[in-house]
Formats: sequence, C-alpha cells, structure tokens
Amino acid sequence: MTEASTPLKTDAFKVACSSCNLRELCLPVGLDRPDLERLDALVSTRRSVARGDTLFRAGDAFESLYAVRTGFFKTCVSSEDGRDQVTGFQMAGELLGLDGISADRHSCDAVALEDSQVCVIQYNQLETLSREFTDLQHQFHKIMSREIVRDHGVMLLLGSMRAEERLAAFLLNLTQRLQARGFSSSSLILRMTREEIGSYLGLKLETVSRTFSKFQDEGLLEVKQRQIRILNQEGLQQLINGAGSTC
Amino acid sequence: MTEASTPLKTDAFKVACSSCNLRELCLPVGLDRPDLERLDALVSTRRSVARGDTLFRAGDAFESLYAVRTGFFKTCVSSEDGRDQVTGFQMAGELLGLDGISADRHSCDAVALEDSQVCVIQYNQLETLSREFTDLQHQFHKIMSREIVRDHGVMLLLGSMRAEERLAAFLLNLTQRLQARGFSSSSLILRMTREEIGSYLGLKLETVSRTFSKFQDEGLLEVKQRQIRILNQEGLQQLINGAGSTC
DNA sequence: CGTGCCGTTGATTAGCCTCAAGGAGGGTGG
DNA sequence: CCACCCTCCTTGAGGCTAATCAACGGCACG
Repeated sequence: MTEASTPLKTDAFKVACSSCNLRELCLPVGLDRPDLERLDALVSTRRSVARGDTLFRAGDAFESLYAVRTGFFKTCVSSEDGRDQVTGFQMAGELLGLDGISADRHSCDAVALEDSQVCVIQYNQLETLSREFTDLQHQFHKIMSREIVRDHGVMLLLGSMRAEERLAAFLLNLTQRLQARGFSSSSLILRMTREEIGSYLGLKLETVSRTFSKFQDEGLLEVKQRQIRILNQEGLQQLINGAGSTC
Repeated sequence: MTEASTPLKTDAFKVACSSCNLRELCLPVGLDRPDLERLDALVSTRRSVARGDTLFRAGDAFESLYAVRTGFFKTCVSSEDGRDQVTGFQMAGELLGLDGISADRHSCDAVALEDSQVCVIQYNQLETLSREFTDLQHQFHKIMSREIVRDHGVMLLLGSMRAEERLAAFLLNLTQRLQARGFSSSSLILRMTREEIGSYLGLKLETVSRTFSKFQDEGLLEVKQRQIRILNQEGLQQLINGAGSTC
C-alpha cells in the first residue's frame, strides 16, 4: 500500500518561472526580476501525471510541493473506516502538497483528473531560499494562509448551506478561477464526476445531478453532461446571498 | 463596524517563551536553548481579553499572531448574508490569526469564551527572525500546515458524518487536546454553548442537545449542563470508526 | 426576586439520502 | 465499423435524519 507511489516520470528539461505564463498566479507572484531568476533554480523539474494517476498519496513521505502547470487535480482525505472526502480541486498555478509539511508525510491523496503537468518544488530548497529573500518567504506564507482561509469558506459552505446554495457557490468559484486564467466566465467543462462534486460539497451524487437539472429548469444553467453554460450568473449569486432578501 | 477593534489592554510586563510552561506545545516546539532565548525578544507583550470580547475581527488590519496563554477562544467566519460558522476552538498553546497573512487583514473573528490571555507575536518580526534561524521557520511552517490538515479533517466531518458521529468526534478531539495539557481525559467543562458547538459541527443547537441526551441515555456520557464526564470512551470511538463493523 | 440566556424536550416538516431502473457517451475488441 | 461493455448521469419513489417551531425549566446575574 505505502510502497512505490506511482512511477515517477520526471521530465529532464528545465522550466523557468521567469518565463512561465503562470507567474502572475503561482508562487512567484510579486517577485521582481532578479528574485525570479533565482527561483528558477528552485523549480528544477517538471513531472507529468496521467489522468487517474496520483501525484502523491496519504502516507507518502513529504519532500516537495507541486505547482500545477497544466491540467486539473483533486485532493481527498479518507478516514480509517473508508469515509472519503474531496478537500479541493486544483488548477493551473495552484499549489499542491502543503498538507505534508506538518508531519513530513502527506495526509491526503492528490489525483489528476486529466493529463497534467506539475512543477516540482523541493521543499527544503524552498525553505533555504525563502530565508534568503523576503518576498518569496512572504509570498509562500500568503499562499499557506490563503489555503486556510479557503478551507474556512468550505466549512461555512458545508456547515450552513443547502444543496442549491452549495452547488451555486461551487460553480461561481470555479468560473471565477477560470476567468482569472483567461477562460470564459460563462462556459466551462467540468473535469470531475458528479460523485466528486458531491463529495466536495457534502452531497450525494444524485442530489448534485438533481440540482443541476433544477438549475437548468429554472433557466440558470444549460447542462449537457459535463458541459456547463451559465445563463444567469446573478441568479446564482442571489442563491448564495440571502436567498429571499427583498427587504 | 470596522472601527476601533476592542480597547487594547496590553500588559506591560514581559513573558519569556524560554520559561513558559507551554513551550512544548506552542510555537517554540523543538527549539534549543539559545534559539529559545532569541524568541523571547519576539514575543514581547501579553494581552488580556475578557470573556465575550473579541481579540480581532474580520476586516481588522493584520499585524500580529496570538498564542493562547490561558483561556479559550472560538474563531468564526460569516458570509455577507449573515450566515455564521464557527471554524475552530483554540486553547492554551494554540495560535490565532494565521488567516490574516493572506490579505494583510483578518478574515474571521476571534472571541474569548472565557477570560483569557494571549502572547502577541509581531508578524513582521516573526518573518525576520525565522529568516535567521531555521528551526523557527520550520516550526512555523509546520503549524500552518497542521492548521490546513485540521481543516481537512473538519471538512471530512462536515461532509460525511452524521450528527452522533460529529459530536463524538468533537468530544474526543477536545479531550485529547485537554489531555495533552495535563487535564483529565474523561472529565471536562465545555466553554462554549450548544449553539456554538452546533455551528462548528454543522448542526442546530437542538440537535446537539438531543445528541448529548442520547449519549447519556446510552451510558456513554454523563451530562450536567456544560459538565461532561466520559463514561465509555471506546464507545464514542466506535461511533466514528465504522459505526457497525462487526465483520 | 424578576429577567434573560441557555438548555431540554416534543411534534411536525422539509430536505436530502437510499434504493432502483434506465439512458447516454466513450472506449475496446471482434 | 459495429457491437458490446463500462462508467457516468438522470430520474423516480419512498424513507430517514436533522431542521423547524414551540413550550418550558434551570441557572446566573442584576
């Protein structure tokens, strides 16, 4: 079980943060030119992960963080009794593996939902480098903190929202992140199954499916399997903010 | 609303991490003697927070982290429409304020549930100092990562557990943390209301109350208002791990 | 000795889950 | 190229869990 964690397919060629088109979204945010070039030394290799394969598993030794370069991931935790929970979906520019720092061992699985590439960031090198320059240190802390804030948002969602609100919030969050990456804000293709969405949102897949259908009936969405077109963004937003606040 | 965040009651006297009895639980974990003494310079002041007062509020400018010295806190986030979610309960040795790093502004409220004292850790000084010595840097990262892992655990709870399982998990987590601080593992006094427990667990206060009563009927607990005695710890544990796994 | 907050308990309801059946799409092998 | 299979998705019927609404008891505090 805890043995060889998927064959490492480490591509030999280098990738430079300084010339990466994700540098405004990823770890290098806010770094100036000279710092950026020093970061290139840190992010030395790329790794490809085929759809369905795991980047790391709970229990694996922690050595590196991973920045998604292309593709799409989910992370999930599971309890001893086999309960499973998707804790997040990660797209280009987002960091994977922060959970591993706490115990030098990953505490969740990271699975590619489509063929993907990640930049491998040796964690001990990151610590070393961030001792040398402030901006990188600060940026890294911000990223960890942002993950905490995001998690709190998910708790709010799971703890106090109803099914429709959860799905609406989920879709709006997805489109917002896609928009920041230059994609359409009204049309998207889901990379995950209904069951994975349900796990993330604390719902069963049937409920997710029904809620999609309901949104479609109400003219909020057009749903064709995994192709989603948002017809009424404000309508979705209103679902979240005070369902019936006409006062 | 966003004006003066509760009158600062900064006690003038210093407190030394190097002589603090929480140093095995708090930020200084794993630091050796010389490092510890340098940390004393960082943690310069203590602040008292009366029961019911806020340590910081969402929207407040972020400047410091806080280590709970004595007392008990809750943190909660709220959405625009007034929905409210308790995201955690913090006791002695635990850090508050990590959410603020991401946007230089706190994103949740921290409220004292009993008269409390915190150590004030100037964040920019912490960054400076952790650039100078590795162990502090590493320890700080571990603490942030641990918070992320904890949050994932809460997501699992909120996303996939039933009321009884949630409350059982909550009680076991509390007693475990109390035990690590030298308190009894079988007897505790809740610092929070049923409503706050409910908010944290994604349940209504009536459900929390009913579940307490049920546990009492089943002989798992003795419940007298906020005084809880655990009569059958294994029974609670079994509730979480595979409710009915006799196979 | 009131007053207000907190907790308990009951009756009813709503929302989501469970179980079940069937359809659509994509990939594979004949 | 088609038949087949498998996975994923949709939809319906019925049941269960937890929410809601409501009333009351107890404790702390002024």
